[in-house]
Amino acid sequence: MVASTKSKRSAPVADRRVTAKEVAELAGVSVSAVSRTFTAGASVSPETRKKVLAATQTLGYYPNALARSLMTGRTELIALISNNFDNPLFMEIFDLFTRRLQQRGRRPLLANLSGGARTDVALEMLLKYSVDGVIVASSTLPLRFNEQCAEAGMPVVQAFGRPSSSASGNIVGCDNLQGGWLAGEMLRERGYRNIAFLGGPQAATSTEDRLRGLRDSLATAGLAPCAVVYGHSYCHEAGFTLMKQLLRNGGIDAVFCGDDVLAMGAIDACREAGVGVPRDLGVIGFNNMAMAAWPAYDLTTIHQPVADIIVTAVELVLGIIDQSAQGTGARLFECTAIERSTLKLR
Amino acid sequence: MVASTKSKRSAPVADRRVTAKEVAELAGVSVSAVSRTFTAGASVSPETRKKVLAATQTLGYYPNALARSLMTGRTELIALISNNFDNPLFMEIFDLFTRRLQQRGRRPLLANLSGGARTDVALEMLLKYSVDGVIVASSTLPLRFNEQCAEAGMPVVQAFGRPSSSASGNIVGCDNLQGGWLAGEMLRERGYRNIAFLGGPQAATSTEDRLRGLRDSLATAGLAPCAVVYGHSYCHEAGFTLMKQLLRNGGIDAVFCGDDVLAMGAIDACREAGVGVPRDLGVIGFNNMAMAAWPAYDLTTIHQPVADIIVTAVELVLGIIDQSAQGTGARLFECTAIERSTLKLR
DNA sequence: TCTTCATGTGCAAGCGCTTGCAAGCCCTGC
DNA sequence: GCAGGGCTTGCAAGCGCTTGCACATGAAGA
Repeated sequence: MVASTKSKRSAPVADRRVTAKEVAELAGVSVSAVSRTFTAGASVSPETRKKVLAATQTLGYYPNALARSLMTGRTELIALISNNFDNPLFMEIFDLFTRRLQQRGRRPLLANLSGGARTDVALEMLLKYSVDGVIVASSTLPLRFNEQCAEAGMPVVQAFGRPSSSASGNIVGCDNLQGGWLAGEMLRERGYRNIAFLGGPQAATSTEDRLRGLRDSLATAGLAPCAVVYGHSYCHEAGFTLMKQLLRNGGIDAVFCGDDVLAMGAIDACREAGVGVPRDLGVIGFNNMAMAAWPAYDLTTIHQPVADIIVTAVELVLGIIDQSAQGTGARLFECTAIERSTLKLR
Repeated sequence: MVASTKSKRSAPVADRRVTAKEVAELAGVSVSAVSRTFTAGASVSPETRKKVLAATQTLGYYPNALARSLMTGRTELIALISNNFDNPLFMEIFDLFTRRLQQRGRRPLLANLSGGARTDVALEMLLKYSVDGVIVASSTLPLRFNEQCAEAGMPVVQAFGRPSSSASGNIVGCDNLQGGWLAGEMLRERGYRNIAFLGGPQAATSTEDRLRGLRDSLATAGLAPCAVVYGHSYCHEAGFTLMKQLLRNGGIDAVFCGDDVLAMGAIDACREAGVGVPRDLGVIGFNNMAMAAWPAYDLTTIHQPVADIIVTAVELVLGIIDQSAQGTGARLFECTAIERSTLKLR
């Protein structure tokens, strides 16, 4: 039995947590020694360490991360900011992000900026909690947010962003221009001539670049998109509605959708209208999310290397935090074509 | 210009953050006064508050949440634990959870327990960071985890769990028994007699209860499921594979899937096998996730009130934290039937 | 034997905030 | 005019940890 050191005030945190002081007493050393056993690279003799570890075991001690952070200025907290909680792709992103962070001994703090949540409130919370770094996973969030983080001294990297858009920005993403171009090439090769672009939000840099890539590709054959429409977000309903509109207007033989979910909406609209895919209309998506492979759609699409992007973004922000990596730079991954069954063969 | 108080050591945290002391000096009051202006219910005169707020403005001050937590024993951090990052339903769950938390001035800390991540590591991180409460969103996580949280003095509520399973547990979920029963009733009413159950992991209480509900319903007509199969997880691939197996064995006229994603996999397997839904086979799902309404599936399903569950879980854990709510109790929501097109009409 | 030096350890001063306590102030009631 | 009481306010003592510094120790070199 250990004599319990009663605090004057009533226990604030649940069930009176064990402190370094108590461990030190039991181990017969100073609190410094306890602290040093738990800080990598600190100078402790093997015997001391052993005694401390033993006391830690019997008492069930674990260091208080808050108190430590107060001294070190490091919280090991990395914020993930997004406003795209309705796209299934984000399931994959969250999974990869949280796992990688755990693997590197960091903790993910979430901020949901969808549906008109105020960015300044989110920013303040990041500041208050002294997160070590920020990852913004979105191509539709105002750049101002990134800048504000940077101004406040928080390392920030944007995943799924566009390189040139922010002067001070660290960007990791895929080459949307190349991806759009790839889609254009596939469509041209297969003999499609009247190609429509069905994009996400017009303001999203991803949408913009994918369209530009498509344009560049078509231009080499003296072509241009015969219709360009934008959705309010990357969602099924937008794809569905926009496709119906395109079908009403007529005159197209293929559509490049700026996102797989949009493409699925588009395919559903075709089915409803009795338009065969790819018999009457070719459809190609973007992202290659898990659902794209489901037989109900079996969608031909452009693969965006999400895993590479997330891992790189995490490593980059961690690198900036311990100064081993320089800030400011872009890292773009190539997109690849995934052939399935929504485009006719050559 | 404000005279900058240089610290002896080099700035630990990014860019020398403004402290309460500096604000106090500028405002001509004590640090206590500035602290009190930022703590609800503390005694400060309007004039003092005004002076402090003004100084706060010009200096760009925001309180350090870490330091505050160290004193108060509260972090305003709520952990969300899950191991189902591959089910689109969790998109909705994350969205609802993070928004509700933000709305209530709390911060979401994530722990991903999928793919064999160790629960004890996760537990220790929750402890280290002194989270105020924990929400476990899963019906496939070992109960031991909940117990350990509780033992460590962390309020924990399980969302999507089963009431009786843990003696000490706070559970919020849907009535899976009633949901399963409802599915059974619908199937019986429509004249289905040879009904298979296609579930998720056998160990998941949700799967177990939905099956039991089905059994109870069928039993009232002297029936029983003619086949019961389980998937390794709630994923499309499992539904697809299991359905193919069921079709091979033959002899069924309807299948109740323990999850919409499973149902979609099942439908895709039917399509591939040339089995018409609902012409040759009735399919009913569970959850009513957004995708279930997409025309490609247009899935008849049992609606689980996810929003109610999440909001209630959050409120419950917050209630327990400030002692206004009693621990130990279950709150179950009713499921409702959503009629679409994968079951024949009566 | 006496320095010299590397290594380990404890002391004590914080990190930036909260809060019990006591003192100060002003207002009211008699 | 004065006691009593309510509001504010500052002081100072922490919260649980890290870390610079000084000192003790023992090994090694002269």
